[in-house]
Amino acid sequence: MNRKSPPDIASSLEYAQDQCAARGVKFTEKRKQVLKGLLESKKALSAYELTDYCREKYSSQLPAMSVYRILDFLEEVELVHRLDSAQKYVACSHISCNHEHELSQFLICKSCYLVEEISIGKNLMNALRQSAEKVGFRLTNQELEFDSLCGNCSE
Amino acid sequence: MNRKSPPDIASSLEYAQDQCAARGVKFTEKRKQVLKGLLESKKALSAYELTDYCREKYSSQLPAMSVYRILDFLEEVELVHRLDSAQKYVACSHISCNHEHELSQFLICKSCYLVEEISIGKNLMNALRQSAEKVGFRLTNQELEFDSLCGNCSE
DNA sequence: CTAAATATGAGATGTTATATCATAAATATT
DNA sequence: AATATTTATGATATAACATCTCATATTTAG
Repeated sequence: MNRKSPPDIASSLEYAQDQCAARGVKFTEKRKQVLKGLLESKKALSAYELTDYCREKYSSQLPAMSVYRILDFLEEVELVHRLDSAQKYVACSHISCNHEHELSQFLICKSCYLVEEISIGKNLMNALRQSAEKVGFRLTNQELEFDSLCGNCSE
Repeated sequence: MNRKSPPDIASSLEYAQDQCAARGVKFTEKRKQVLKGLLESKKALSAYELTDYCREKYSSQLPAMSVYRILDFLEEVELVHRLDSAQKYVACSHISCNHEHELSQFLICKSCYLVEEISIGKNLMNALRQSAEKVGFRLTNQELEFDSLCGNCSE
């Protein structure tokens, strides 16, 4: 049996709605569709996979350019993360559980693109920052991405 | 004055030559050109930037397809790293100093693509691995990449 | 109600990467 | 040495990811 309560998409979308309202930006129908696509897929998707999703799910015919713009927007308001190493996008996990945003790192299954958002903690992060500073570099992004295999794909 | 001794490209290429010989694979002229391009640039380059380099430097006219194949080859024999997050390639730093290969992490300057190869050490790496295992993921690649700014680009 | 700002559409183009089939060069076999 | 096999490279097409630019629609403000 599945012990994990399934993330409630409807309430995630409500949360997104509220977030946007709080910031004074619009959570339009298109933006909602894109975010919903990511929430439903439960894994990272590329922009073009999202246009496919919208074409199939709605008869939306959302062009790639719009999806990119909308993804930029959703990233801006911290509802979506772009995974640079995979060139894909995921819904922010904190949408589903409604808790405060904290700096997170991403475990990306290289086989199925399931993504787990974790927090490695301040001490580890500081140690990494110091390793960088030792050679004169400054870390600019604490949203680290780790190539991984999820439990299923590991067998 | 520049205190760092400049990496000796000629000896790096010799080292590469030897590595290939030891593995019984060929270090052809084209492969040498590509590696030399990376060594000379001192920063991460895309495959297409490397074709440009070869066209200008030699009148080589190396097609992109060949550059990709050669980069795959050079990665295979551990002379080059692909940086997934930047979609660029760098010469392995151990070529220049001739020491043994150890697992390394990459500090990538997001402004100028200068790359510093460091080792964060086993303890840190283990801590990261454990963070992943806590949620059922297994790290598959310890060559982590960190978005950074180098000393110069930080001002 | 109009003007300004914001959001989306449409098409071209740029960048990174791979698939496929042909050709050239090196190595092995007889 | 002549031929077969393997390895390396060339050439072309196409796919996947991303941005630029200009046009149009929709919303918000004055």
